[in-house]
Amino acid sequence: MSNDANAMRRRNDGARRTQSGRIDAGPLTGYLGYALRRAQLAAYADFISSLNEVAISPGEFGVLTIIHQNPGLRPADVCTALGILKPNFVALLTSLERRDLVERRDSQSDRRAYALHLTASGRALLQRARTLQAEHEARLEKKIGARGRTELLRLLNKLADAS
Amino acid sequence: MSNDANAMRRRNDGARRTQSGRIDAGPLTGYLGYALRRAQLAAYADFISSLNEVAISPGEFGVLTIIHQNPGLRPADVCTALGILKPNFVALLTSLERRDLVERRDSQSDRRAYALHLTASGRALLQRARTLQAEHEARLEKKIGARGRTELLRLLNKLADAS
DNA sequence: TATTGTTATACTCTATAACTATA
DNA sequence: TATAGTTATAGAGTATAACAATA
Repeated sequence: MSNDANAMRRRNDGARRTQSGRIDAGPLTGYLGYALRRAQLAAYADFISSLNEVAISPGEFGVLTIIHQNPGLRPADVCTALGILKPNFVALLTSLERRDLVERRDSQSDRRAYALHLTASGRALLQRARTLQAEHEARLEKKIGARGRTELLRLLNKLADAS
Repeated sequence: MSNDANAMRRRNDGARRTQSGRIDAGPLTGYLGYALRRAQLAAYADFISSLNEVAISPGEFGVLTIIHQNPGLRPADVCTALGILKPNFVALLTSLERRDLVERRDSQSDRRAYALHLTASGRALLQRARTLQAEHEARLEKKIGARGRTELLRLLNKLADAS
């Protein structure tokens, strides 16, 4: 009898589930980490397609924004602010400089360091990127409402900040 | 005069900002995408350290969970459910099988496919992993409250679902 | 001694093309 | 023809060690 039960269970090998199309995610959908990952992937995908015209990644957008907000910032400071490791920032910065969006000026106060500034075309591109970002943001807000967005931002920042 | 202004601006090259320690993130903190990424990284870091004892990554936890919930599932179904690409699932599954957590049985209904099942030790490990996950979840909930967690889950799932 | 920018390197994730054996 | 599992491969993203110049 136990043998029959095992045999039946063994025969239920998932082929039928494929046709039915429904797979039970179990408790997964109730976990914050899983929900955060899915929402973040969806948001990033929308961001990337939204900013396709300016060909700026989320990371590059962050770098341009923070340099625009703090002209003269050094690479090490950008890395600290955005959680980028210094070795990984070199290629990113070089790419932005090659595209004539960012400029490395010599620092007056520390001959080891650079002072980062947006170029004129860097500022122009950032302005356009911000417009596209606002459209992206509006698309997300449409899904959860203005109040939902405010509440979501509050909760996310609480999660991210401090231990 | 314009020259003097430019010279002064150029001298403000960021060295002072380093000592002050404060860097203006600008509008970044008000963007959903930025907040989502920071929260997700924080949550994943906590998850990984929480499940250090069982040495299970978030992705592996999802795979074990979904196989446990749908015994006999085929790899292709797991991939569809979790958004994993089939070629990337091969190594992940092989690793779980080498650790004797998952078993690939031959499918009765389709000789191309496998029927995936947790082994006894796979089930035992998943049980322990769930306990650790619950502790992790509680740690996150402590930051935003029980009601905050419920609301956050609701908003995140709304963001992730459908267009 | 410590820090800045850098190179080299490696490991994980993710993505695409193409093969084989079945369906 | 299409699909399941697989291989090979390539590209991002992220991580550490170590170096020269400078503080």
